[in-house]
Amino acid sequence: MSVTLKDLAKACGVSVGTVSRALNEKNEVSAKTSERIRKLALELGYIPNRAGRALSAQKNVNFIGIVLPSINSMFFDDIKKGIEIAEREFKDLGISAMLEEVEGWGVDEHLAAIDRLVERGCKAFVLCTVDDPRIVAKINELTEQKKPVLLLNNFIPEAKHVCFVGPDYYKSGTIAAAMLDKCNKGRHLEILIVVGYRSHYGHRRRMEGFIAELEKRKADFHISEIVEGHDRDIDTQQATMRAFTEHPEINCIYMASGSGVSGLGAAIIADAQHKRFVVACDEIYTTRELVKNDIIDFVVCQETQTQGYQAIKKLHDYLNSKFSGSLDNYIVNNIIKIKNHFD
Amino acid sequence: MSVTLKDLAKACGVSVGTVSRALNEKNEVSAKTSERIRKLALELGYIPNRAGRALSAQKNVNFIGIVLPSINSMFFDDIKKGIEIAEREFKDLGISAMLEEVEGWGVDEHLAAIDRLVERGCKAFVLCTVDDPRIVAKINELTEQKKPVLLLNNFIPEAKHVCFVGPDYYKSGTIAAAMLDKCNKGRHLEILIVVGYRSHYGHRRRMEGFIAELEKRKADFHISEIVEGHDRDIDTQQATMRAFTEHPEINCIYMASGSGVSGLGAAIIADAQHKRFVVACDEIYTTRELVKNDIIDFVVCQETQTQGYQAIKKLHDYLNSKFSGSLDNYIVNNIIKIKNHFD
DNA sequence: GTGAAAGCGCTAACAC
DNA sequence: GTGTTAGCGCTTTCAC
Repeated sequence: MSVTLKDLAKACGVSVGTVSRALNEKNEVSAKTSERIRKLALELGYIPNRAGRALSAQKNVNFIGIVLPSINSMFFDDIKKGIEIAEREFKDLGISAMLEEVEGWGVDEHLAAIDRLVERGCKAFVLCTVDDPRIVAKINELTEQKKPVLLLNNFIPEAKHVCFVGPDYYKSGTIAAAMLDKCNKGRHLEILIVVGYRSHYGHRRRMEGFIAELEKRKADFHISEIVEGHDRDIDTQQATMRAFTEHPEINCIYMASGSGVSGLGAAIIADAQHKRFVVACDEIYTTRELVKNDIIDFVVCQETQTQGYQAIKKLHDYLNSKFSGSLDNYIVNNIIKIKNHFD
Repeated sequence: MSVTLKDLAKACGVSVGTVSRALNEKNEVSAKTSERIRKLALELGYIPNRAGRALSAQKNVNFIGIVLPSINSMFFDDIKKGIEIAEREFKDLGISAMLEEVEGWGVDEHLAAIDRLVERGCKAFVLCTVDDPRIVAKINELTEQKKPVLLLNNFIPEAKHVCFVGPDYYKSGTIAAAMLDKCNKGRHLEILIVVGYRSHYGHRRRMEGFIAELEKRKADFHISEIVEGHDRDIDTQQATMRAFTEHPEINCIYMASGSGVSGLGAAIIADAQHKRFVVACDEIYTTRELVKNDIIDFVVCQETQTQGYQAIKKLHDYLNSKFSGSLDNYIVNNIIKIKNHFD
């Protein structure tokens, strides 16, 4: 079979213990031997055996700490489901997850949640958090301490992370635009864009992609207005209704935020005499219902369950690979869903 | 931690060996003790530890035999990729795959391939094969011998299998129709349907779903013709070109087969003065190129890589779970892809 | 800084 | 039919 620690030890003329220590970067091994061992390991194509490792180290469970702003937000339901599946699956390979749920995107709450996870002994982190200097500093501090950080769903450019798992927001926008254009050929598009916050990275990127694609396609369009719904149903409904009264000519809507969609639906239903073409993002229960009832024409989804699953899996891979620098990002697909998908 | 074999043994007042044998259905254990052990295992919630098992049994690798009609068919490229990924991933958990590739759907070839895998000692099977009485008999025979059979991509109702991994063809058809309708509102649709074989289960189901959905939507449509391309480029091109001459009024095309798409593309390019709306199935290199070049409007795909991966993973799960009856089927999504997905 | 050895959960070979 | 035990690959004490 494959080359084992014992093979390596024999080849190097040292004991298995030393090889193990060298490969695990315990710095109890002389730099010289360590170097030699690592080189030989590479040459012989040594790949650690997960089963052996898991079995041996199973009293030293690897705790993965997770922070999600998931309180009162249905968007995270499927992400959590994916995490649970992965946790069950990797349990007997020495992985265990600790979830800290917070409400909203407050920096202090997020920092506190991370600290709690650190205190509880987590060795690796999955963070769905906000792009803020203090958060970035905290993440970089974890990375310094050899505690790998995986960014989930929300990318933070300056934070030193080992991997990003999430969507391509810009592409999501272009796909929404392309579909809108395809379904409304030859028609003038008077568009209302609804976002949570203009400043939100994902929402902004979606808008950019959306508009860029419409221009690229030379669509006959005009953006009537861009309104903010603050990811809340009531705000979204009010803003949308106001836009409808001020711009009755609006004949299509791009909802670039997954949250607040219930409010959008309410506004559309309230103004049912105008038939409008509606494109939304992200699949949550409400969105599904609105699609089923022909309020929303289609949704551009982002494989949320896969994101949760892959986050844990990637860290499991990372923790089990020696010579580990960083991992490939996992960018989920932009999945177009229509009514038929939900039958 | 979790309850182990040793715990169970203690609780039952027998040795670990006996417990292991009882749970593994080696019938060297008295029916009574076996019964008692199994009951207690269930009560205590015993879950076998994959790591321990893999490590112990690693000279007894579980060989999974795979039959794919993949010779000269690009459709299976991604399925094979998924299989390879899974194989790498589950290697150190005691799984190994043996692939028998055949050309086409000949019953004799398929039977021979299965037999070769049996001879080479495979303990479980992934079959992408054809619905034929002799094949069904062979599959049922394997199942009798406690060799689990997983059906991949092509469902065979009467064959006793432990799990099906593949698409929902009917739904694929309804989605194609819905998209066609959505993008051509108010227009009369004069439709050409292209299949590989009318008799092919998947192609037939797609057609049925396609037509049913158009009717349900009260679309203004007419099926000009249904042609067979025998999953080959040349046949497909010739049949399509003939249909174009005989029915110049055709303004949209539903390609219900993934193979032969290159011939379809050639026919469309050759008759470029007619602008037609084209919906295709399955993502292979050629299809991607045709979408990129605006020859095909969109494709309804079926997550082929996932199918390959999940087939192996499901059997790994099965082989590692005691008390194993059968598994849940894994039905992949029908993924709508447009040009933007391939940028 | 390094070697020797115990032990993680499980299976299979060998006793009895 | 059942108990005992070696050993799978690895990490981690405990010696030295």
